Amino acid sequence: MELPVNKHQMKRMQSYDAFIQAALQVIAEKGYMHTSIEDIATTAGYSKAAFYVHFKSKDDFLAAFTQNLIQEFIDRFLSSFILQEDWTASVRHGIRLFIELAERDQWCLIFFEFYQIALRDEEVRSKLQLHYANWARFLAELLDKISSRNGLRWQTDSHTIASLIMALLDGYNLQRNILSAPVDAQHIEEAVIRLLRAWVLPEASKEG
Amino acid sequence: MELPVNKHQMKRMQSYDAFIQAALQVIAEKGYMHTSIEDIATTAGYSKAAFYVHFKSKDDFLAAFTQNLIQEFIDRFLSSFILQEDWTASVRHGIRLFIELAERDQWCLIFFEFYQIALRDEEVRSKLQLHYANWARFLAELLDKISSRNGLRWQTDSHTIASLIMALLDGYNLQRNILSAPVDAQHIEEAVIRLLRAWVLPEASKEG
Amino acid sequence: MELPVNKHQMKRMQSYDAFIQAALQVIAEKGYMHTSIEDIATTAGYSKAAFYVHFKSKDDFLAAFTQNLIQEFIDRFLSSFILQEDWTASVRHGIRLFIELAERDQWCLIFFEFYQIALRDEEVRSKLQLHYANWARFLAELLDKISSRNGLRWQTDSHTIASLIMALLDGYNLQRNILSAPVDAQHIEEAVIRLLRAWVLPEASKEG
Amino acid sequence: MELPVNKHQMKRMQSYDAFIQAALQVIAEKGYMHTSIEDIATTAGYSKAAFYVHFKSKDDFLAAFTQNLIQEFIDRFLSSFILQEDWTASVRHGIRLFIELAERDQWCLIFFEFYQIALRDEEVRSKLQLHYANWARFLAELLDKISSRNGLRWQTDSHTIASLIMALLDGYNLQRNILSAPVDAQHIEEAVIRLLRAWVLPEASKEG
DNA sequence: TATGAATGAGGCTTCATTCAT
DNA sequence: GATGAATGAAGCCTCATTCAT
Repeated sequence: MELPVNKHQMKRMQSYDAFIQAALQVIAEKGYMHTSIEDIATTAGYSKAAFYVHFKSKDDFLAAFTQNLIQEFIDRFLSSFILQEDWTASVRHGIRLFIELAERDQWCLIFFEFYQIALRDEEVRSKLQLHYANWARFLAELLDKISSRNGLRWQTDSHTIASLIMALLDGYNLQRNILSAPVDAQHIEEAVIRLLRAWVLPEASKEG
Repeated sequence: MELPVNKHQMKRMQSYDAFIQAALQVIAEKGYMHTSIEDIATTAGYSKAAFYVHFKSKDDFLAAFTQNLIQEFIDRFLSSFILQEDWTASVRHGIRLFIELAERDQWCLIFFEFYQIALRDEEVRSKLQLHYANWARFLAELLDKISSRNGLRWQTDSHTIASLIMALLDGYNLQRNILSAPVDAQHIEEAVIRLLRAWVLPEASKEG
Repeated sequence: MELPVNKHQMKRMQSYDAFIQAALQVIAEKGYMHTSIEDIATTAGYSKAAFYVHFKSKDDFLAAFTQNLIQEFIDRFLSSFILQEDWTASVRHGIRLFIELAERDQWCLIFFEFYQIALRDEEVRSKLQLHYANWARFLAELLDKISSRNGLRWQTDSHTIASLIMALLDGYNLQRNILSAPVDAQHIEEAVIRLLRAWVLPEASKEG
Repeated sequence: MELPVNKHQMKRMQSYDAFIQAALQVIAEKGYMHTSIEDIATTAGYSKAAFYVHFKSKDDFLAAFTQNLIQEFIDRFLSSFILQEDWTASVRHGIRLFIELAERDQWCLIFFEFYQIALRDEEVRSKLQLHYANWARFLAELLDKISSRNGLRWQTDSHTIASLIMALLDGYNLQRNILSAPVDAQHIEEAVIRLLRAWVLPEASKEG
């Protein structure tokens, strides 16, 4: 991901990106399981053989693709998320953003499929686990920030709370996208806020 | 599922079951994506051709297998679940049972993979959706039972609450099994109970 | 083809015939190439295994079927054909009958397919060759009868003439059934009669 | 059918032709029905997978092969056929050429098998029908040429006569190749010429 | 860098046939 | 005589991958 310095490198980056973008599109449409290298190459506008100029094998590609996927998801989230004055507003804003991103371009489906792949693929697994850990840490830090700003104290450690909230969000995405249950997103926001309140030590509770 | 009355029927049932059980084992191990009919047949101790005596095609098998999977999961749950006097005990018992079942024999992994498959396979999708709806209904009825027994009133309709609890459980299973996050199951029980308390109308609250 | 003398033999004949008839129907519809034993058995109302009670193998069946086909074709022709006073009437009547039979129940198609099979199957070939020879002989005798009755003399030996007429008829059937050319049957009658006249020694010609 | 301009195109044409030629050989030997892609590929000296580089499926191949078969047959005929001064010589020459070509390399057998296939395969059928129509037209034009050159007039329209002659030739080929009847080719020539004479309007007859 | 040609391995499915009942 | 279960062999096709250009 260095900056290109000559024409060869420019070209290389162009086609590399074309493959990644094409894969994103095809995988969203047909699922990784049913996506062949031919599919990706054709969509990218290159030949199958060109694929192997960039990636040693399909597994190699998978790793690169996964990395890209994760990075882009985080980038998009962070570039849109703004901490609000009112902590409940922050929570609602964050949840909405998360769900919105997950749904755009079928990313959610792709992620769930990659969770699946992670089961059998060490490299994908470690990448996703890191990704997940990053989110958990980000959320835990957010909770700490909230608590210190609002003079709250969590009854349970913030990392555990973060994990549970992520579970709820993941489960919700699963329902929405795979099981197509029509529970409104607003209920999720409500539930998270109630959960957070329920974890606040009673005596310290003086909401911001 | 009639009882067999002659040797032919005996044999047929035996081999059918052998295929289903073999599939369960192989799919848990390698994932459906990487499971060939050869794998299943060999594991079952039969020839590939024998597979086609029972199933018209791999898709046909998938449908039968999914149905079986769902049915067995429910059967096992219901045959072990006992409503407790104390509603929190009921909730804890149910959650523990659910998680335990999901983990035994890698069922959880299989289910998540089938959610994935459901995305592209109409038949599997409809079966899983029905399965999900059944669980949601079961849970909602349980909540109603709890509320009437304990003189509680839910602030939100019980079906929505049921859906959110299931989201939490699904998300938790995802973490545990796919992302291998080590949050303890007990935190989930805690969270669910707190959530339920948070949804009880304050004035009616006189816990059983 | 003996008369049955006991129940076993009765049953045997019944199912045997059922297989032959079923085969006739299925083969006419899908072609021998695409007809499986399963197809025949199912259409006959028996199991695949029952097929092997009557026929040692598919090849064995093929021989029996071919024999039956030929026999029935001849039987039908001979039971309908009536020698006319006027020899041209005889010829026209015979040709019409032949074409009609060939078309009924797609027999023509079946015959052409069996010519094909004969290429690679010794047994079928010898049966069809015998069948063909019989027709040629029958026709030659007919020509002889005509010539003696009408005081004609064929310029070429009657067997050769018979062969050429059969070639014309076969070729015509090919066109009609496989190439679906719409030449009217009446032209064939015309052509045959003209051919015959052309072969009559001029001096002897005094038509009946 | 452009001339190849680079090595890739050279190679492609080479292998394509190898497949077609191999198919011609194998099909002549074993019949299309019993010819597998493996057979063709092995005979051509390539792998099965290479077959699919050129043909999307066996059906697709069938269409290409049929087209090639027809084209080559016509090309060979036209490149050898020379219109003679004497019309009977033309007829004899044409018939001999036709029979000779049909027999070389077992083409006749292949054609008859493809007539068979045409019954169940729309694409092959339409190609063969076109082929047949072309022959009929060619023959009819030839007849017209003959009549105008020799001041004859056909009693029946030339297209019908052409069809009947083709029927005779087809039927003759059938006999020769499939039923192995030993009638001499010369009888066919004789018969065709007599038929043609029989169709000439008496008054106009002043043979060339 | 990019490509067309080629392939080995493997997957799904069909089918003629056997055998115990 | 008739059947359901089971199979080995074979067929069609896909796909990740390599290689010469």
